[in-house]
Amino acid sequence: MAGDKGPRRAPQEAVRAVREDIIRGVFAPGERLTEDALAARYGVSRVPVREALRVLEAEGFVEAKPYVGVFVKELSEAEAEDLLELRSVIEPMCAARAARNRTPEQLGRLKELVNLGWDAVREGRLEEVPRLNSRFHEVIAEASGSEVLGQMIRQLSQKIAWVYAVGLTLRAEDSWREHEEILAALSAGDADRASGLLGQHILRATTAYRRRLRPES
Amino acid sequence: MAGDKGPRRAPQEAVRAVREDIIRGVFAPGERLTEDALAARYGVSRVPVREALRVLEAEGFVEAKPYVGVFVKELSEAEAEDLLELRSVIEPMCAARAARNRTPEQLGRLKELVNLGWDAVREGRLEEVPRLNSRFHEVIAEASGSEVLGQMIRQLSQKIAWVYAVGLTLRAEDSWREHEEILAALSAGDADRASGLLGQHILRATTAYRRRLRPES
DNA sequence: GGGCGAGGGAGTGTATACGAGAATGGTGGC
DNA sequence: GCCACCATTCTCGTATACACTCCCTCGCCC
Repeated sequence: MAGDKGPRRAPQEAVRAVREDIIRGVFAPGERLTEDALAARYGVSRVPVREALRVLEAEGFVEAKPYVGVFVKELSEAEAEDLLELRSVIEPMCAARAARNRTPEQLGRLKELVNLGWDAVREGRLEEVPRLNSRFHEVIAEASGSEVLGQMIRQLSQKIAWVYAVGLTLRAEDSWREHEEILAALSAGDADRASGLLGQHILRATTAYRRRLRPES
Repeated sequence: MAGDKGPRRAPQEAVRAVREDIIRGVFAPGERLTEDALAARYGVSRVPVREALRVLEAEGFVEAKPYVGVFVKELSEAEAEDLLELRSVIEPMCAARAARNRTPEQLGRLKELVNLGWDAVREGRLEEVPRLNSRFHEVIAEASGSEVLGQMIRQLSQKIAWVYAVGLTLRAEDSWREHEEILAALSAGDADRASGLLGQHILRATTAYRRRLRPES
């Protein structure tokens, strides 16, 4: 339910590690990932690596060509738009439920993330922002109490973090101010307000993203 | 890019096979799936089976407990509702794009699916309906031209087929009549109409599903 | 000199083998 | 008769080894 605290297997770790590295840009889009290299990098055999790569393929981060290898996917601008639009309809739905179902522990984690986010922005550690951003939205998804919604948002959120990380992170200050307001609404249990704020939040993020891509418009 | 016609590996085949079997009810919710049994069933080693199970876990069809095994997930009524609600917002978005981007080849496949669906309904082969239903919506997702949307809808659609298949399939006649109308709108390239029809379609499906669960309401 | 085909190297795909952990049954004690 | 503890057994988790495919290069022929 919350964080799987159980004994994690190597593949699960590998999935997290490789995904993080893809999002952080360690592995560039289009780059080929060889199983041997990854196995050596994480100190395990090829078998767990293969399983991890299959999961990442299912999640849409890499593409596997039979007998050739796996390649980091290249996100087109259109796909980035789709991700943002998709999130813009799913997240408000999610926020409304989170306002009703969130636990105090989850509120605590959100508060911590908001603090971490502010610190990162203030101190100029912009490379950490996409990850924190992603986690903020993931916790909201978790707080909705719906496993299905949570899984969807989780994947979306990670990919969006990737999209943003490919470029630079701007709009960071405004974004975390908005996160703070959302947290307040969730804390108060105000479903309508939480849903509305999240809708605006996503809309602004989308607009900012578009402006970055096409500054002339 | 439509159907991967290339040389499929065993894991990919296994994913399809196991998922189909889960949806068809061959493997009941909560049932334990042992790797050996699946390996024997499909005539391969445990390695491809493991990879397939990891993918299915990522897709949310099974749950894996370390050193214990994988179990078919049990869909709660709330999760079924979430799936339907999720689809109700995503599909219309998808249909609007499909009306603009669909190719003649895709229209042909949709037409074929509508025919197959009608036949199945008329001849009482209701066990085939969820699968055809699922594929109809998957082709629409593909026709939208967005890989991201396609992947999302694909997963959603398969899970919804599962939800429906757990009980019986009713509303089949109306459903396929509506599919026919949607096809007409797509064929005409009318985005608004396609989007609206698909919204109604999902709404009715949701209502029917709820009525089946709580006949008294 | 250019095009074509065979051979070698690299890397994936799969099977087999062995070690680790958990569920289960039996046995002893209370 | 019931409960706790231990050994057995079943299954998963991982490593190692081998077969198959693809790609690139070198040599041959036109």
